[in-house]
Amino acid sequence: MMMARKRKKGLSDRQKKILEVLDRFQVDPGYPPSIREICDATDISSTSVVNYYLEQLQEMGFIERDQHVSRGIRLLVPYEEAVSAAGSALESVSSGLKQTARNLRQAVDELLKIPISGRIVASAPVPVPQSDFGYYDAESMVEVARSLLPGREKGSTDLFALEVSGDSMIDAMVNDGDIVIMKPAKEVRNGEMVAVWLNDRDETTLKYFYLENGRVRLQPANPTMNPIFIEDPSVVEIQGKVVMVIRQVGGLPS
Amino acid sequence: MMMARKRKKGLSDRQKKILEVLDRFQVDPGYPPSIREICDATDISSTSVVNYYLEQLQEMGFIERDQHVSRGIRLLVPYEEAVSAAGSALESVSSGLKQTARNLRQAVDELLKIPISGRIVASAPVPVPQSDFGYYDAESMVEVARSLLPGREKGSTDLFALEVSGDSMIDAMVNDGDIVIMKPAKEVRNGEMVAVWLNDRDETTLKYFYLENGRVRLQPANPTMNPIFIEDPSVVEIQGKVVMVIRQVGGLPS
DNA sequence: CTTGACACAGAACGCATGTTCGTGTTATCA
DNA sequence: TGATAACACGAACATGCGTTCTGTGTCAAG
Repeated sequence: MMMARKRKKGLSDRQKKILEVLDRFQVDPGYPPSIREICDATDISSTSVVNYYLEQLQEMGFIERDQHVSRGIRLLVPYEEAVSAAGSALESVSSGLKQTARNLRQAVDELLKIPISGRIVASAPVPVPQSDFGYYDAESMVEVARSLLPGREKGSTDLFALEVSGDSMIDAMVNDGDIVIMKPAKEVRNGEMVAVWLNDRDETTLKYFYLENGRVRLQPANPTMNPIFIEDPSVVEIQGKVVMVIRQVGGLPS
Repeated sequence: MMMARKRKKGLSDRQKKILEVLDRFQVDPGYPPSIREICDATDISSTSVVNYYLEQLQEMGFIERDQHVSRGIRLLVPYEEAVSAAGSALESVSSGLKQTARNLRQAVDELLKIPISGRIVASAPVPVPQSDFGYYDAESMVEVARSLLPGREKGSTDLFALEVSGDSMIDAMVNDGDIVIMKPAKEVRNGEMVAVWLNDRDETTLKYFYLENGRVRLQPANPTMNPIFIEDPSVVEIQGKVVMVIRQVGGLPS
């Protein structure tokens, strides 16, 4: 959002200093600085001030940040170029040659081929694949841009895809025919969406998982629906966690 | 100390995999992986095993580590060189430079960058973009594999993305935060999903569209919900058709 | 058969690290 | 002059993360 008022155009001294630190850390030690290392290097005494400036630099297009990740900062523009571009009061860096270069550099790595290991239905456990995907051919792969994956999963090599069969996942806001991208998991954090097999009901369901005081709460994605509470966590067999849902809208509804 | 016994010369499969992960992380996300991210990317379930291998790789001279620092790993030798130095045949190198170039060109073509032109809410018409996307920068693009698009849209150049804001699209099986990929359209075929602005209700909705005997039926994606019938088609302003929905499942539900 | 090296694994711990909150100061604008 | 935004800061919290410990299984050598 455009600020109503700014002290001056271009980059402030502290912004420039932070960009210079980001630039310098690429060379030595060869990885981005932490927030506290930026503090130290810029004589800023508070991590929240560094965070404040990093958010500005991200909004201006000079850096990218990955949230809740240590050292999750990418310098998008070389320092000298950023400082000189800022001299012309840029609000964001144009796509230009830099973006093209980045596109070419990252193109191969950006496109993941994820095997489709089967279908997910309510009446059977999830077909979690074996670890070796070598035998999958192109027709049983789904291609996903790496950038669409949540930050934590961008480096994953064991994702698999399932095609949804039937209307039983409606409470998860997942439609017949949707593709669910999953990661094998036997345990998850509270708040993550999981596929669970409820062995007392012979049923698979997709829900947000919470373990609260020894009891499991399975929260539907549809905010108008009520959670399931399960007193005995052993009936809940976690089969994987959901990282992404893809709906190709083309055909007629069934 | 020289090991008394080694299974075989050169690098083990896991060492090679770890080096490959270190190499790949330099490109995306642009900073070294954490120990746990190396775990995830190599199917090693224990951080101590990763630590065990990293210590070996450091001792062998392939990497440097800074202690008690997150992501404190520097790759000293490019992956290909490390692996060939270790005396192992490398599948990716053996594929040939020509094939690599061919893959690179194909990958660029396979990965579409679609501009995010705004948010879709119930209370306002859809922000359909102008035809020239040149001014969009990387932060307002979503990357989608061309193969995921419905057949008819694979050649489209005018797709745009919207981010869903609020719970008002639940009947379309679309969640707050989802990304909807759309194509500009003023007319659609029966059975296609559209974004329509109902100017008698000041409301945007996503539904399957049918024009039947001069009357519009708007069918929710959720099969348990009833359609809307509109006798006067002129109140239905088609703003675009939905070709894809993407849900990134990561954070806690709102 | 025993032994020791290697490979692997889970768990726990403590520190590293990012985010958020509340508060204060200063510059700008109407 | 008062209101407001920008700038600045300390503290606290929660999570990310590296290291260490303990244990188990496999296998080659003696």
